[in-house]
Amino acid sequence: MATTVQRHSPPTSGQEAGSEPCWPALSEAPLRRADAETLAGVLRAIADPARLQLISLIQAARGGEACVCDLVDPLGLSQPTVSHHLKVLLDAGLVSRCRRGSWAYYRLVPERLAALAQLLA
Amino acid sequence: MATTVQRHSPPTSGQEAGSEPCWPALSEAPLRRADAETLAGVLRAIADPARLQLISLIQAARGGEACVCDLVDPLGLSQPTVSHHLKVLLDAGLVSRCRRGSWAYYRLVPERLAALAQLLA
DNA sequence: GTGAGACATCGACACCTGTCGATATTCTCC
DNA sequence: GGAGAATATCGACAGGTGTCGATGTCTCAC
Repeated sequence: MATTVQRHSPPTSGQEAGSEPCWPALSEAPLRRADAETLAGVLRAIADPARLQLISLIQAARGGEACVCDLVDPLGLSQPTVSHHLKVLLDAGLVSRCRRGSWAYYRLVPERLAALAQLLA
Repeated sequence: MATTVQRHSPPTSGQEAGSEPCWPALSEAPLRRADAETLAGVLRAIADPARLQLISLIQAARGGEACVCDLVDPLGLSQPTVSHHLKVLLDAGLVSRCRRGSWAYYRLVPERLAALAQLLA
């Protein structure tokens, strides 16, 4: 397959989705199906034991960030599986990634978690 | 099959699980696997578009309660499916059920939702 | 450039979950 | 007690998801 060159993009600043701090409030009466799907998508991202542990581990890490190799052992899962879970959290906008050299450092996006919390309150 | 008599219990007051208002905080460092599983179980209950809509509909209903027949049409799902989703919410302790006559009225358990919200904050 | 290490992606598999129609259960009312 | 209505349960099916080993893609050090 013709491998396109695909130059590495500059260290991503993370949160592309930072412009939408909150979702339609759960208390605002008849939640539309489309909104419910969006919300459920984000909630499903944290509704997994491994990913909850990842969030906990990242938050507890010094500097508030952790690389994959720091997370594999505490989770007791294989490296590909941990990468997979981190990607799910990344796609949901709950964590941000920052490559430094060979390492990929992940940190939480607190606004995103706060928005989720506010939604349930 | 020998149908045991199974007399109907008095109208359940709901929240058997009311004695445990909150879970291990997500911010309290290394979340144990067992705790993560418990948490994920509750989160998975609300990480579904149909169930989010159910919560929204019940909250918006007059009196803060709704019976199944009020929920089937707005959701656009079959009655068995709606019953299934309500059971999931019930098992997670997020709603309570109260039978009056042939009708089953569901209402939210706000403390449970608040505890979830606090956990993410 | 070459080798080694960190991470991402792929393909495959088992298991879970949402959905439905059919049916059972439980109540009310005559 | 028998008919009818509201709800719960059952069995089956399709689609989604977590997990792994194997492999690809970068980056750094020499």
